[in-house]
Amino acid sequence: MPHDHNACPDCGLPDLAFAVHDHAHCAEQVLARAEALAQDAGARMTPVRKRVLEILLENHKALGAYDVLQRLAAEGFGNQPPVAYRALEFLVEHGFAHRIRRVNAFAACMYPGEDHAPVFLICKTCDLVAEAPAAPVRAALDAAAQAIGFSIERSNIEALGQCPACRGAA
Amino acid sequence: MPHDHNACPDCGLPDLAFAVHDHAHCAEQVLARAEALAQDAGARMTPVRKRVLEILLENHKALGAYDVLQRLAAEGFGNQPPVAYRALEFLVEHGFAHRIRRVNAFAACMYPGEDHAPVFLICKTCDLVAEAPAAPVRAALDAAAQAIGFSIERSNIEALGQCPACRGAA
DNA sequence: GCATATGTGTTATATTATAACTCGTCAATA
DNA sequence: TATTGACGAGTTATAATATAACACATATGC
Repeated sequence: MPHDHNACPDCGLPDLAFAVHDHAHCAEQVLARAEALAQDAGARMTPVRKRVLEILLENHKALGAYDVLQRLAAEGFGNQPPVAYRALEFLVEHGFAHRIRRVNAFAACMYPGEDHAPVFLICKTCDLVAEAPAAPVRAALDAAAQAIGFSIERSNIEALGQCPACRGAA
Repeated sequence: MPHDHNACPDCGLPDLAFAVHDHAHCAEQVLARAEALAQDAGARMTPVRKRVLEILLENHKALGAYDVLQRLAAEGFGNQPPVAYRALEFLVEHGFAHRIRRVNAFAACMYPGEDHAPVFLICKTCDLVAEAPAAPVRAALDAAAQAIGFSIERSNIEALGQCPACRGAA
């Protein structure tokens, strides 16, 4: 039985992105899982790719491709857009990162390998992004599609608003 | 009581975008409704704005800002990006059009004035976009957000796939 | 009629994303 | 071991999407 998607896989914290937690620890766990999964899949987690995932994992924010690129360039990797885009594309294809279309940005997947299709809650104040449990939402979406005979291949469900902390501060 | 969101407001056809229907008629109705609503709201449906809505209403596809711009320019309106973007922004703000982020494009709203937050089903084969009934999906999304204390301000729910007709053809 | 707000058009530029080619590395193989 | 072929990374160049800022006209409210 898969564990609760709304909790940290390791420490069990709820609403991972927005809750205070030992982030270094959480990032480390996710990175390790991603590397193991890549290995299993015969995909090569090269230095750039790993570094990009690490960058995304540094916090729970969504970063634009050019933000990532800037970091890479500063660290001696290539400094042209394709370098960042290709690594990000690899991560997304393998489920190690998500593309958040609302903000033209990318965020590390917190539950790699769990074959989920999450909804994203994006705090407009602090920019943090949470992957919320999506099963009921997906079910409703599938039902709506099925009702008119539409077959869904990929979908994105994204919400902009305020996280608990920022709402409290306001 | 509001009528069924999944049916043409006028002719009652289900799954408007994908169903065969008298589109000229459907477009005309929607345009008329939008103009009346703009009037009520004290918003000015100027020639460019009206024309852009007409262009979007010519079919049920999502059009990029530059596609719209090209049409406008050919008809003697301005030919610089802001002309299109501003008209589109106006239409979106007033609920006469929707922005479909997945494809960086805009589509006419088929149910203006009904205060809905629809789900978009985008056929990757024929490019048609349907606004599906969203209430259950929104409810599930709200529940997911509420569970972690996140307050949603705006959200987008978009799915890419195949419409009944294109699936039948394949 | 006058002042103001709003809308249109313009120039210029920012931001996001991809095409196409080159080179190096590594692994499988002859 | 030398060869080849796949893949990845780097580059140049350009495409596609979007906005800032200003000039001018026109509509609206007084």
